[in-house]
Amino acid sequence: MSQAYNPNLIEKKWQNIWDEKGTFYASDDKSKPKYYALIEFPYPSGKGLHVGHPRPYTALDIVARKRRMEGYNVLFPMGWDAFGLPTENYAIKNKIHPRIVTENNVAKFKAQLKSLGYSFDWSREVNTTEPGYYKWTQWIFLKLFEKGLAYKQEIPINWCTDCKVGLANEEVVNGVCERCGSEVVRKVKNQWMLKITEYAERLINDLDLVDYIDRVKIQQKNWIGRSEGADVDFTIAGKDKKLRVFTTRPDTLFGATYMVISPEHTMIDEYKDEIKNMDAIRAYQETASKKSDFERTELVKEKTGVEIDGLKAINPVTGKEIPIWISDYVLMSYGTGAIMSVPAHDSRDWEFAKKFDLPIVEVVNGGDVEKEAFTATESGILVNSDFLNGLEVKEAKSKIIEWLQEKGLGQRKINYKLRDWVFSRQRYWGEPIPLVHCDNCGWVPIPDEQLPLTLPEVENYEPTDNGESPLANIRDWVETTCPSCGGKAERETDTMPQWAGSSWYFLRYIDPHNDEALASEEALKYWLPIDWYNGGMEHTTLHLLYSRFWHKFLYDIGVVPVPEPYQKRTSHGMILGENNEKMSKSRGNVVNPDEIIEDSGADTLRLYEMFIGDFEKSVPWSQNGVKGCRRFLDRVWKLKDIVVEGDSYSKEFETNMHRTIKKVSIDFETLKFNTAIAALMTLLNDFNSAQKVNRAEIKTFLILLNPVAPHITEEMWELLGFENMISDVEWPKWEEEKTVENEIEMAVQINGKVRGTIVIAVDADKEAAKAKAMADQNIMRYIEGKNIVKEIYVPGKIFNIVVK
RNA sequence: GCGGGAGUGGCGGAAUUGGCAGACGCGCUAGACUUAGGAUCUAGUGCCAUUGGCGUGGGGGUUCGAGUCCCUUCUCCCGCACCA
Repeated sequence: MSQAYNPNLIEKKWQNIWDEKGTFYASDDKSKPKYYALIEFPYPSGKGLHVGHPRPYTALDIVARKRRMEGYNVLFPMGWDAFGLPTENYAIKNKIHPRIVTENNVAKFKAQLKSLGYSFDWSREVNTTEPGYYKWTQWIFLKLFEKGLAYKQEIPINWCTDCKVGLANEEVVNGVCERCGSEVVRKVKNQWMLKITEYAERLINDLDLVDYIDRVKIQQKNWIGRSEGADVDFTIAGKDKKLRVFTTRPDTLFGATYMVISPEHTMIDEYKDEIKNMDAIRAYQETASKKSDFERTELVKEKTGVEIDGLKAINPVTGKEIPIWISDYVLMSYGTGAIMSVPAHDSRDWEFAKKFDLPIVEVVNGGDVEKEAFTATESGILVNSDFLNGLEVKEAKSKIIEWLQEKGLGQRKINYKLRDWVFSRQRYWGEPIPLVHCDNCGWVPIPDEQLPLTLPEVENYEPTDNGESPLANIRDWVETTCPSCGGKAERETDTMPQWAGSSWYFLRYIDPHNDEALASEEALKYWLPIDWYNGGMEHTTLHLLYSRFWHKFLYDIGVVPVPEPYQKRTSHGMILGENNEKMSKSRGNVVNPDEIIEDSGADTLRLYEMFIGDFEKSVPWSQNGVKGCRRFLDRVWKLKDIVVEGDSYSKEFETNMHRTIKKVSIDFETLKFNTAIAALMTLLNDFNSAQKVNRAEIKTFLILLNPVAPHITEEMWELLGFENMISDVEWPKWEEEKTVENEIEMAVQINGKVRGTIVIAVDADKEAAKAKAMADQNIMRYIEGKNIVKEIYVPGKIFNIVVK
């Protein structure tokens, strides 16, 4: 009897050996084919690693290990997305510098990741908060600025009236401040913006170049939200001024019976002297400022609004005067902040019209507009629309746009839901924005040789009372000279959002210690694009889109050689608590990976997280499931005791071996880790039933299991006296013809119900199958006295006899 | 509200993509070994019933055949731009 399986001992041993030998370092040997596998680098929170982290990490570790065995030069790096709000808040609360907090958290995370045995190339570790890294984040920002893609705009922030600080959306709970419970209002601030909308079209179109799972592509497309329509100008009665709207349904212009503008629309202040009910309007604006966009667009809630008394618009096609309302269901952030309302053909307008008793005029027939809005665009003919009458919606659209363009009243317009990226934060723990404001020269970038512009030391990380970033208080940092004219100037005190550093980190891994460039041209050329990027669905619309945007920009200015950063994108599901709820301290259902490793070993944890269920779906944790995986590894360990000689697969297991190699090889590529492991379990069960496994068989078995459970397989490899380390050997191949049995068991159905089975050659014809089936007593019983109406024989699959 | 996704035994899930539903694991039951078992091993395990019937959220449909396709409906989860 050999020694019992002791993961704690062997795991440390192999982790040290891999470290010392640099087993998993990406090589500089560029003659080999490369493979770049990437997972989203973590935010090193104070809570340490969560059991959710190892799920995607293990998955791509499996891919990376398999690729190395297949002869690729693999880059599988890791780093830290370490700027951010929680660290800053922790620092404020505990009076510790965020840099120190970050250092501690990173050390903890790193130790935890190492104990999981990942094959990361730790020599390429990056950290977004290190000046050597954010130098290049700032550099990219300056390039964006130089190309006119960064600009300043008035944008509302969440403002806590009591703490007097700007809050993240997450810190606003039910309209009040999470910390103090006081009222939160929207306060307008002048902020840096990035013109991601300029890339909207390409961000949609280039999805055709990449291999992302469908739901990621769909979600990105919908988030960008391209819609074709027209801008239409409505004259304000008795004024020169026009009120511009965007509509996707210009064809329904004859049905526009009133207009609605957003409560924040600038027109209100422009005409405040002529508006007779300013008090009511101010009150409405006040209420609206307390609501989020999300609350405002909820369809279920009762529509609210106030008619502007004293201003009317003129419908450009009917020439009629129509009222102008303000309502919070119209958002300043989409389109022009104003709409033409066609209650007959838009459900939100319809509800609003019903509530305030506004006229509903049908202009497309096909529904009953008294009962509900008729919104179909595929059917229906224009009515009550003068020169559009009798046309279909599509034709009417083109015709009205032509007409508008001729008369100078409007034009074709493509609009996006996507908004430009608010890039300013009034915070300390982020990259300083490397711009200087000079009264003479305006905004001036600091020269490249002054990068990185490092964060100055401050006493206090709280934002100032007027909502400025804490940097605003460091006068000797803020006050500087203008790089352009040499006059007095002030630094920008806003910092960048956390998204900045994570928008290009995958490029830095390629050449992490380069001082001359974010990475060398040669290295970028070799390693890009990333072959496989896995991350959470929750990053689909923000991080993934932001980083594609930055990458495309870098492509445009010739820094990177490919237009898309990620060739393939997949996504994992969340790991929930045993009670099927999101893991959180307050719910008391958090599982600490350290404890699992301590009790059962990293291999068990890795195996369990891959076996736990469908990789792409969320799944509850199960302590019993962990136990089952540990039992499997115990049985794998004991396999050593039944090894027999043999340098090729035995007859008994040959098909089995080839099939398992095929199944595992394919499943590892298609996110079906659970079924790959199930296949290995089945194979192990077969060895155990036979009470033997030969050296060739166990060798293959160990290699197949290695990417999932690298430590136990290295140890057994060594104990069994196979040459080299298992990490260095070649991935096994299967022979297709050896994966198929020549005889199979086939179900025979009578009227679609299984009534018996026959054993038959895979390629047998119908006659042979029928002869076998007719020899079966049970089948005969169901046929006797009936007429055979039809026989369906699908070779290798099914034989169905229809009787009457 | 808008956008995306998911519903299969007691539980996690499998099903060559229209061909024997429930692989594999957990749990449970019985037995063996044991002073003991929250260890290990062996056998059984979708539900109901006596041949047989019913079963993939509900209802309807297409088909020789539906978890898979179509229509309809219900429920749950994720994201919504300053959490990362």
